[in-house]
Amino acid sequence: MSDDASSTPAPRVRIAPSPTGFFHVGGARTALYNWAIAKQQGGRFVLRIEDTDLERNQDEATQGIIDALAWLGIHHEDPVFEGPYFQSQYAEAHVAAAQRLYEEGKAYYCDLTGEQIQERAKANGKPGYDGYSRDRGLEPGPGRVLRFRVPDGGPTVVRDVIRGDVTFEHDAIEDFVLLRGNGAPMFLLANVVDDVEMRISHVIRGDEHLTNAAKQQLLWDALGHTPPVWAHVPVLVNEQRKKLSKRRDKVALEQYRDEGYLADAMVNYLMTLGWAPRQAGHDGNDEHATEIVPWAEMQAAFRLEDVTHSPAFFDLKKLAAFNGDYIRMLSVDDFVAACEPWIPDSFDRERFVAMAPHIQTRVVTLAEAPGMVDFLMTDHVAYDEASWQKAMHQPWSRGVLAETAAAYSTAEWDADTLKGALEHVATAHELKLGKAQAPIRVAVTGRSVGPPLFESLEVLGRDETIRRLDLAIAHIVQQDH
RNA sequence: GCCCCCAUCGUCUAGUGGCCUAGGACACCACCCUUUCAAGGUGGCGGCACGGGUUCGAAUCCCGUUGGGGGUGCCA
Repeated sequence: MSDDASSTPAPRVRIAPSPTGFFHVGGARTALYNWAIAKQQGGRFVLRIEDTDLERNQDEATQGIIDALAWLGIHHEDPVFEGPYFQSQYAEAHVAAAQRLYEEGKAYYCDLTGEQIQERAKANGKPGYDGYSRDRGLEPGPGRVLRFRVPDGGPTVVRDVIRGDVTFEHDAIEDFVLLRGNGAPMFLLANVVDDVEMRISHVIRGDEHLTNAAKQQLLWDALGHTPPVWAHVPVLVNEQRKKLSKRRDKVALEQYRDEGYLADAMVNYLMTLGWAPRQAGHDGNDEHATEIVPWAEMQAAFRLEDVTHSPAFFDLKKLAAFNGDYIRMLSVDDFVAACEPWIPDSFDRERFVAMAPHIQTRVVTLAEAPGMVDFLMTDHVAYDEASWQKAMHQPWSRGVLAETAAAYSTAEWDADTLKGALEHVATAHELKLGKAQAPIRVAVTGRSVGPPLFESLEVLGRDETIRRLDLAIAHIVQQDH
């Protein structure tokens, strides 16, 4: 880690979430991009909580952010991790910077109210603030905001690693507010001052900040510092192609975690949403090469230059597919361990473990796992009406049930034998196993679909299996009257 | 309205002037396997928004159109 002159200095990146009480999946993706850069280049990843709104549950919200990051593999204890810092604690520095800009004539006070600004805008036929107080020489005072004096003429060019050079004419940038009427610093100012203070070298964030970048770069310049490397990643959108919103869309990372999505799957999905590892060959035969990729590989291969330019649809179906893949990649032991939080206390552990390999290939999220084998954990079978109708109203249903029950009363109790016995019964009725197993399955599990039947029976045991078979027969008899 | 960004199968993407008869993945469909459902295997459907250039040659470069998106706060 020698920083000789020839090597580029290690990057200092940051994420700056506000303590809203949940972690946005879009924020998770940019966090991951930032983390990959910091890790691969021996840099630092700074967490700064932008808490200027002074929420009350701040500690809780901060812990939530740290937990969410940890879930993604961005660990607080990692030496690359720095923080959390709290923006609110730097208010003095923000105000001091504003003061300096004011004294240097780079900012000025304005006493116009929102309504007045609107009126003037209407009269001008131009929306936005018109710079009315630029040369009025107003002193600071209650209700007066401090505005940044955008330099006259010329453009500001934001050099963005992902987008290229983006040019903003100064005429199109209004004199934005630095300090509110009550003296409190605004986001644009606080954000820049903190970045300067924390020696941030790369600002990697959502595309919705691209316009802010021009204003912020102006601020970096005015404050006498070299602007950071900018990288604006495209936003995540919903099926309507609108930016993912808290109101309409499922955006809370915690929610996915609680529903049983694997962190590895989520990380993989998020990373490759808008980015793909460079393709090695040209034949494209390397299936999965740009899809399911282990973190270590992504971390090493990630390059901001390769991030896509267009918004990406956050596709739950594809996330689910990734999750299924990752679940199947788990060892059975790991799968069981991962299911732990969703397994009710009432469950028989051994039975769950015995069924685990069968559950593993059938489940998309961990949360679904218990429901798959709940019929093994109770002595009450809840019949699904549609399943019952279909399976039990065949002319042969009752006979198959009765003969199977009879055979099972003496059979060797293992899946293979159980299967053989039912096959025997099926043959006698000129039925395929697929047909004949239906009434047995419904009698025992209550449903027409589920994990492999004979393996389930093996776990359930002879007595309970026969009891359920007899119970079903009794039901049929009852319905016939 | 103004400013800015973007544009390859339905979706996520590969592709950086000839390896493209445009590759993969998800989804969908079919078949195989099969004790249901999955998983797995095989195959199929399906795309360079449009119009002009540049070039011997454009998905790739340029311009325009159209269409999406983001931003336009004393929010962050």
